[in-house]
Amino acid sequence: MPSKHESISNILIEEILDGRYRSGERLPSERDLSQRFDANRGAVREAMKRLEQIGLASIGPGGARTNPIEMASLDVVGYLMARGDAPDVQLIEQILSVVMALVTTAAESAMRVANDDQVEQLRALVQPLINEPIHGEAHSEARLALMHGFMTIGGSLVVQIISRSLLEQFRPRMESIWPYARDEVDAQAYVTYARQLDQALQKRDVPAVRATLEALNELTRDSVMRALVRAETTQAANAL
Amino acid sequence: MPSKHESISNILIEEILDGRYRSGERLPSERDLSQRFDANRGAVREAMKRLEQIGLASIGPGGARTNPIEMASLDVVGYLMARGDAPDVQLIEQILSVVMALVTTAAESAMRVANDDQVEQLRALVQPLINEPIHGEAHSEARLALMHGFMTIGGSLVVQIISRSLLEQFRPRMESIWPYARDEVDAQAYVTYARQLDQALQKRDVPAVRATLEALNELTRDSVMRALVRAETTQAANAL
DNA sequence: TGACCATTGTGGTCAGACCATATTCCGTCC
DNA sequence: GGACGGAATATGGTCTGACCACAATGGTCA
Repeated sequence: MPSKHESISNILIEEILDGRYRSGERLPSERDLSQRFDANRGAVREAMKRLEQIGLASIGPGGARTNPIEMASLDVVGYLMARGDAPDVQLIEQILSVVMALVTTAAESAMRVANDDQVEQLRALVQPLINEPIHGEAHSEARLALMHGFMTIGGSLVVQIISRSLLEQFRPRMESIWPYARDEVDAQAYVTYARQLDQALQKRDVPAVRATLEALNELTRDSVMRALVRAETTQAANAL
Repeated sequence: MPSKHESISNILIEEILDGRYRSGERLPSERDLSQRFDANRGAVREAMKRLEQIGLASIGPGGARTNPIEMASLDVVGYLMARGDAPDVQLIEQILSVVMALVTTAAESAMRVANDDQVEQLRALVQPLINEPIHGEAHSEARLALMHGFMTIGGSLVVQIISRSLLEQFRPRMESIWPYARDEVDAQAYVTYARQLDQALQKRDVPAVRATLEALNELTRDSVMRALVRAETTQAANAL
């Protein structure tokens, strides 16, 4: 059961994201809102504080005004994704692209700083992708673990934070998609690339690591996107 | 003049970032803090709310506990950078790397979706980097404008938000560095790459765009990092 | 020793109030 | 009629003091 100010802020966020207030327009006053939500002004105030922190509104003397969405914080993507019944395909593609780009840069810096032990750790993380039979969720876990490994050893706090934020908001929305992802992974190609990645790691061949990682990334992105589309069409069919 | 809850949250954030509370440790209660800061509990509460939204603390019934930094939100890097007198070199390098990677991906998608007019817009943004004499701040403005152009046309909201957040926290810390950056830019190489970028844009040659962008990015990063180090040593010398 | 329960502390919410300032509106003056 | 200035109003920021549900704590009892 969400607390009151949470409910309020969720509703307000939803309304702003729905475009019910034009950008720059003044939001209702805290007193009005407290009346509308049958809540104390303090609770409304905390909700507004959340809006401000997310970057959807600027609140100051004279009133609170909405901000254009580009000015918002990274946290909005969670709310953007939670809107509607189906995940927004474009948004998910954007998230995947960003995470993959970050993993690649993390991998490059990881190869620069890693000692032999750490390279072995990374290779160990690649193994499951080579050996185990591919089945949706476990395979995805292995991929995530590998990404996490690169980011940890890469040592960039900024990369870690961004990726974690994005994946945190991404994963729950993917739960409903797993069933459709099963048959969409090109298992053969995946194993091939994973082998190449393993060898590139062993040789500490940075360009090769980067290239194979990018290939793997495109493979996963394509499969996720295909699964998404397939889930959407199936659900649309079921709705009839 | 910052409002009271802002002052309070700033102090608490500073303390957490300084490591004065071990990760997972319970923070003082709102009542204790309100006494310590000679403030109302409501003000303290709003400050705590900020801590929670930044991701530095989890607050719930029974008390508030600190979170490990990796769990924090992207907004912490601003506070991390504001700590101490000199900007953290590693942190700035991480920020630059991320922004550059994102600009590259934005550029790739931009080339995929841009119409002829938009390509011309981008080329127009490259022009200042080719023609004008290079001098620190204006040159940097031109680079930022170009990055912004790629991101806008690229159309990825996620990329835009992350880059804007990072640059927002990055720019003010760089103000003090400009004097040292003047002589650190390899003007000749920069113009050469800019020309190549212009041609690659004209031909819509995606790999070439990406390659030249990466080259430009490395040039900028190196010059910024050199300027940083130089500023640091100079300040250290002045301190004696 | 381990399970159970009352006490205490905590965050969440509420009501009503005061202040400084931004906004708004209206009357005055040009 | 329109521009300007000042008063009335609305708003956010802060404060006081209180109540509730629940988690943490510590002691008691089997």
